[in-house]
Amino acid sequence: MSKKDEILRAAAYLFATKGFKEASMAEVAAMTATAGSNIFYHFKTKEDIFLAVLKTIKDDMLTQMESLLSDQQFTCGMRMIEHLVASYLGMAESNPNWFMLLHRSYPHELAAVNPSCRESLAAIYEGFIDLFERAIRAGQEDGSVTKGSARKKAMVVFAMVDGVVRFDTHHLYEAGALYDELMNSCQCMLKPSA
Amino acid sequence: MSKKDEILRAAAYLFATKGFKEASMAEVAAMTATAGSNIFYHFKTKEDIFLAVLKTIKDDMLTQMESLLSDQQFTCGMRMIEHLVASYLGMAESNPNWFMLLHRSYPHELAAVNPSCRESLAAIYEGFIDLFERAIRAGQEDGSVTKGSARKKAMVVFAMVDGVVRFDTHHLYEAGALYDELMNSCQCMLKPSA
DNA sequence: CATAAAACTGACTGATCAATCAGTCAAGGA
DNA sequence: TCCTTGACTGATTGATCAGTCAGTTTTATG
Repeated sequence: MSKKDEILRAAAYLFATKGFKEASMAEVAAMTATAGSNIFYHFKTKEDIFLAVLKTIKDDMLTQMESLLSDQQFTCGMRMIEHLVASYLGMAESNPNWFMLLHRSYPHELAAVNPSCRESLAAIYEGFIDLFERAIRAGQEDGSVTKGSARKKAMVVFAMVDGVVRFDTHHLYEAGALYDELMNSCQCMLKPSA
Repeated sequence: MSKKDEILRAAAYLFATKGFKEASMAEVAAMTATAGSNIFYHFKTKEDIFLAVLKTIKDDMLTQMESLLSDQQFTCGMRMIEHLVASYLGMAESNPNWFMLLHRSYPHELAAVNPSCRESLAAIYEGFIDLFERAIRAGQEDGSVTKGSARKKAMVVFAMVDGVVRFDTHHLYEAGALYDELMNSCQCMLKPSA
């Protein structure tokens, strides 16, 4: 792995666990066993590093998202949705730093003034919501999901699932303990009303 | 209003809109038309100000929460839940700074090492979740809500509602536009399955 | 009015940290 | 061997900012 990638990895970890302002370049330098000044040979500014980190997270997430619905067959749309919810929780468990970073305010505030940041963030959120929306539409066609705006339903489901993940991020409650309840709620709110 | 309260108000605004590290005491001083040093006559450290801010928010929130279920009669538990969801959205709309502050990572990270912060945060979250839990229990008794762990159901509902509020905070989507869908999802996931 | 306490101020300090820069070092090609 | 180029470094700078302190002003009280 190149030094540049090492720096990115270290910065990703520190930005996620400590926050943008709280993480110092000196720490990144220490973690990568390099001089602080070398970081600015590879990157122009601290913010540039953050943008690069966010972009790699976005790329990695999109790659994982792609395989979520394409890898297998589903008996109906509802099964797709269950799979997505489980996958989201799984992704959050195996990549906690991604979600710690996304659950911080900094990226959202930077997005308001920085197009590159805005694009990465939007791609991630739209990616997930699109997945849920696709699954809901499929379910509406095969009759396993109730009618209504698929987009809005997708957003509410996403809000719920991400809300539970956030309980984990903020150490309020273990997400796994809510798994069954979450999945059940998801089914109830989407299934046709008998 | 005393200078001390003015400082608290200004700090509350800045901590909410900019974040703890990003808000400087010089700004607080400017907003309250006082010298920077005077702030440290009223408070020992910046962190103390944050704790005081969080405590007043907690107190104000708990006061509002108390009146939520006691002010009126409900025909059934499900109506209570609907009322709580609507009230939560209303509270977020009329006090956006409260939720901006709570949706930041800083308070949760400080809570890990500071008992006062931990108490305030826990009181707020437990307060809300207790309200939902009470409503769900009431609904389970009168038959308007399905059986199962009231606590877990309350947490999932809270995660969903707060997740939607967060869309607002982070400028991802207007919460009001999801109101109907949110309320409907809430009803579907809690009502007995026919 | 006198006086003490409370409120407030301006100048300063020490620490932190992103960013710069002039220069060193190592690898590879001619 | 020399030279070029990219990777890397140490020393430094300038800005920011929480917090201090010695001293002044305001307010309340007897």
